[in-house]
Amino acid sequence: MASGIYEVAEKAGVSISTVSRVLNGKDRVHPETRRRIRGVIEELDYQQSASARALATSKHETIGFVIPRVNDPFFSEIVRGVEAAASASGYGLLIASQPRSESRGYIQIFKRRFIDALIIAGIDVTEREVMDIAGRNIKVVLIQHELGENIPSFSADNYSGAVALAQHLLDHGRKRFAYIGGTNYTRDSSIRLQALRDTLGKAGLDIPENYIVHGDYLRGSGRIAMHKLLKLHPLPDAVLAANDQMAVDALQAVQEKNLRVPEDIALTGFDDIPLAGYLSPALTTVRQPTFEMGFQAARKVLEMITEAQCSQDTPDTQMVLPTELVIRQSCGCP
Amino acid sequence: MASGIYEVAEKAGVSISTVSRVLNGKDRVHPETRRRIRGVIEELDYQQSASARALATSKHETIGFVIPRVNDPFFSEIVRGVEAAASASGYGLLIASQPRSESRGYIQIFKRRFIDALIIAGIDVTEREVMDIAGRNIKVVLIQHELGENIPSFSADNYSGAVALAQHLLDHGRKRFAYIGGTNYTRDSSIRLQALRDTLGKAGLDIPENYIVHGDYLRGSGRIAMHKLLKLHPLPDAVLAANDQMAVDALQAVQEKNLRVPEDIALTGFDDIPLAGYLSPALTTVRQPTFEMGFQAARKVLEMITEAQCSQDTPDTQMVLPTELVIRQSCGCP
DNA sequence: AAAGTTTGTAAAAGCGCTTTTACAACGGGG
DNA sequence: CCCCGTTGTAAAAGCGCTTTTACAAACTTT
Repeated sequence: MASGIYEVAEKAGVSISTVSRVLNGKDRVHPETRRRIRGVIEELDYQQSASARALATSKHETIGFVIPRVNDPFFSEIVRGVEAAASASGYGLLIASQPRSESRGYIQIFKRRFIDALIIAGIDVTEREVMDIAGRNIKVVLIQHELGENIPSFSADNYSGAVALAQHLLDHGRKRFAYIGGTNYTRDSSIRLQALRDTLGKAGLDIPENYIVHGDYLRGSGRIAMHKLLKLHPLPDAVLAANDQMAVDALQAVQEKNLRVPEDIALTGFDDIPLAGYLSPALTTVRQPTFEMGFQAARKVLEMITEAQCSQDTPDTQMVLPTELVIRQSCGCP
Repeated sequence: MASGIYEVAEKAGVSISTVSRVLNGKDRVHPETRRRIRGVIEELDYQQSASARALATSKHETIGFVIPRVNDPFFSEIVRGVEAAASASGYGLLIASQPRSESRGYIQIFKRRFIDALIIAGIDVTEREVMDIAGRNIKVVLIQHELGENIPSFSADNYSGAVALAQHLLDHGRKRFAYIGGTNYTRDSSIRLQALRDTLGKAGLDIPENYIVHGDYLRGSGRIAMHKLLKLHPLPDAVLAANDQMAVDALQAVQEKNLRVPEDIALTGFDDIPLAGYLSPALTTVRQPTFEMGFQAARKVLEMITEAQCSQDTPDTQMVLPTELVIRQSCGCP
């Protein structure tokens, strides 16, 4: 059986190159011929083969995207941003959601490129890995992770966000701070901790080592972490969690012990996931521009793809998007 | 420049067909030759071109997936299931997240198949549309929607879930029921409403038309809907929302009016999204096997893909997975 | 009216693989 | 020692497109 485009060509009584020209909106086709071919395409409900096209043009109109967890509200909002930008440009989105530990395998697979670009979010890749992919003419941008200047990245201003949070808690007169970190030494988590320390330092305060505990950002881990903190004497009067999910669990842990938030312990999160606003007390947190990061990152790769075609180098971007302190009740505000 | 496989062949001093044979794990290759080629592949860090391979084999090892919203906790959990099954088989996942109204365009695009199969979740497609895609040798399965027998589908048992919910509320002695539906006449929403009506009917009760209002499943719409209900006399004493998100908003609306849940009004949701358990009062709802639906649907398409290769027809599946009543406090239980 | 330009189309050469076919080299049974 | 079945490899024909090249036909110019 003749392949799709041949059928069309035959039925329209032209050669396949003419069909190809109308398919790709090129000129040098007689309007009448064009109309006829369009008709046949319609009639046969002909659809181009994406792979044949990709092979011939080496453009895939697809961008790859790696994240630790699709179903995490923080990341799924980033996905939404990426998807919005991608689909607005007619690009498809090939998603791999893999725990950090396994995501390397996926990155490996992506090298076999079905994709024109790869967005990596929330994964601590190394510069070598990125270069390896980029060397294959796949554009790479990072979200929530930064590497050398030659690799575009989009992150939230974690430091300032954490400073604002710490300062706000300080303004409430809190003195004994504790911190529930993310997976041992994730970049973000350490930045936030550093911000906290710096801010406390300026106020002449300190955060003792045993007031720093670690969860894994996931559901459930905040509870365990908080239980550890609740065994301390004196109890902390302000607990900052590295993300909202852990804060939420921590809140439950506190309430289980019949302590009150914010009266006994002020508690804050990070991210501003939808859940944060629905709790009682509602969670004071730092809003991250998740959708925005995804959207802008996707715009960026799209731009890189098209600019590459004009063989101009884009000035590289290391974008840090602003975060915003979201004051609710868990900090002690009315 | 010679293409990838040529380079490898040349460097190993064999022909490309031999390289291809080792790449595809075929026999008829001398162990020694195989080892040598493997070495060269390693050395050159050669990666096959996915599109060339797809063109030659017409297998893409990619499954398409259409959902209304990636960032919705209900759907993102389905995504997780699909992704888990897909990546376990080395398949990629091409996701399109589009509001119902626009998803048709995406389905259209998927016909140009970069994909071997398409999973459609939470979208009321017609049989014609599905057949149109399936006719292109793209396997299709549906999640949370049912069509003819020849189209496999995976849904949750909405009817039983809603019955259990209604019955439970009846057991609490509630009499004046109200319902907050999803987008006007979504399949799911109507099934749940029907279940509610049937159950009330058996108890000799009824649900008046003006006690049925509609939201759109999205954040915010439950509040508006609940405000409408709160203007009724007499007030309903049990409100069932068609999903948790609307229930959550409804809860806020009730509390804003200084009414109490569950004392004044019992309130229930549907889905059991993570948020449901964190509210106060925690939301009584119906757990849907979201991950499971996604996982099984993906397994099914994968199976269809491989069975098609042996050209055997799979007996088609219309799977209805069980739902589970999750009793918390918003219904009136302690 | 001759020469040059533009316009519409066809033919053919890839894109980077897989797969089929062909065939040489090698062993083993009679 | 000849015939035949194996086994290892190469050559070649696609897969369904895009794109370049070539060229005839139809218009311009002077």
